Amino acid sequence: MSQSIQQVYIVDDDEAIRDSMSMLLETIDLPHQCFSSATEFLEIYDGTQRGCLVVDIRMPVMNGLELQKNLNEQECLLPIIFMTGHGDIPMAVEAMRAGALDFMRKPVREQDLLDRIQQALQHESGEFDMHEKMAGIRSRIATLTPKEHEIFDRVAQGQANKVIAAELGVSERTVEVHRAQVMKKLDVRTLADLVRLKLTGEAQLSP
Amino acid sequence: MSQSIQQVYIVDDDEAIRDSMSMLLETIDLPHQCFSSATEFLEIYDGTQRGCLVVDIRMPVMNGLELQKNLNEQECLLPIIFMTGHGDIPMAVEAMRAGALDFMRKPVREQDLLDRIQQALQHESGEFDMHEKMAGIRSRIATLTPKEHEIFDRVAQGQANKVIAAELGVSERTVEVHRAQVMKKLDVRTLADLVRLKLTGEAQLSP
DNA sequence: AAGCCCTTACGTAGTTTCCCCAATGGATGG
DNA sequence: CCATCCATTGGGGAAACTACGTAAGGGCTT
Repeated sequence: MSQSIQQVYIVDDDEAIRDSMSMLLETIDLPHQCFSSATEFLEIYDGTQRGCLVVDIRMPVMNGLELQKNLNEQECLLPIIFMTGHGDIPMAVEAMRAGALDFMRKPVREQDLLDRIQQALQHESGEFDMHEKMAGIRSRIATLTPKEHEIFDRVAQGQANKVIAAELGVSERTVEVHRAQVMKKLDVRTLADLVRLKLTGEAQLSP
Repeated sequence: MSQSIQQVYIVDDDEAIRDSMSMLLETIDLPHQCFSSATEFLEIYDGTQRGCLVVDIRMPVMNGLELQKNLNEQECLLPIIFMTGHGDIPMAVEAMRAGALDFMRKPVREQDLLDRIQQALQHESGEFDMHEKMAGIRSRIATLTPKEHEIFDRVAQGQANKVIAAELGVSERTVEVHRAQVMKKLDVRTLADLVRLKLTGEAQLSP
């Protein structure tokens, strides 16, 4: 599933920073891409990107926090590492509350940054896999017809076929047919799998 | 289950701060308790406390971050709001990474602090309920005998009784007996409930 | 010896799964 | 407009799985 490759997306209006960052990442052969503004990154961002962001806080037009907010609204999963020359505590707190992975002051020790980036990539990998899994489950659930979905919910809650049939005012046979169809569409063989699948599909990624 | 009452635990070595905080909380009739050091709080802390902490970062002997670390190791659920006169960004970042709810600079606007405290109490309430629920489930699971636990796992994974019997080298009847005992001990009637209970018991509180 | 755990059997009843079949109604496409 | 697909509904019956009551033997610890 992980067709796309993890990259480090550097967003900083200071060309010198971008260049030095770029060189640093090349020393360890880490794919990366530079952007001179938040908007420039947002233009290419479409939700398919993998990896992490290294973002300067203070930038013209749209600053780092605004970029973060924008991405969060898009349910972006890319971890963000902030870099700042002049950030203050409220800014750092806001960034962290909004899910930033770190908030580092320039100048940054190169090894510290690389460590954080590796950590971010690893974290994103896990989140991405989980997100893929959940998206797959949800898309399979989406193929259920309304009746199938209704029966899916009730079966997963543990209702017996006869109960479902009585409450929906149909024959047990009908419930059986739908139930079997649900199992087939969701590609599960046991009720236990069905319940697990439902719970996984309803789960939330940690905020 | 919520026998104990939520309180605000104030930890600050500055008596003036403690007093003013205490007065502030009295204006809205919020139960609270003051401590002049981290160790003083740790002495009374036994895991039964409910509410939240308002902690000064800079304190002699044990500072706020060390207190947080200590409490985290005890799997303490109390949200922590840090107060600081002289904190720096790395400190704020570390505190937030370690799960702090906020990191506020003194002097703090009273209303801001009260808002955060209310938010913290609400958050703790939810976490506590979830923790209680999970603890209840785990204690019930703990009453299972080894064989029952084994069969519990397999049943929750969707294995049929005959499969379990074959793999364990016992008769189906034996599995049935254990299975019924498991359902009784865990107080569930359907397989769906059993699976849900197992997943809930295995869940982690969001770090 | 008492108590708990693990084990098993017989029989009955209820539930689910899967095979065959078929009819209705709505949507889609030629 | 008709043909076709598909969702929905339903029947019968066989096979498998599960539930439960009753009863009972062996092993283990206290």
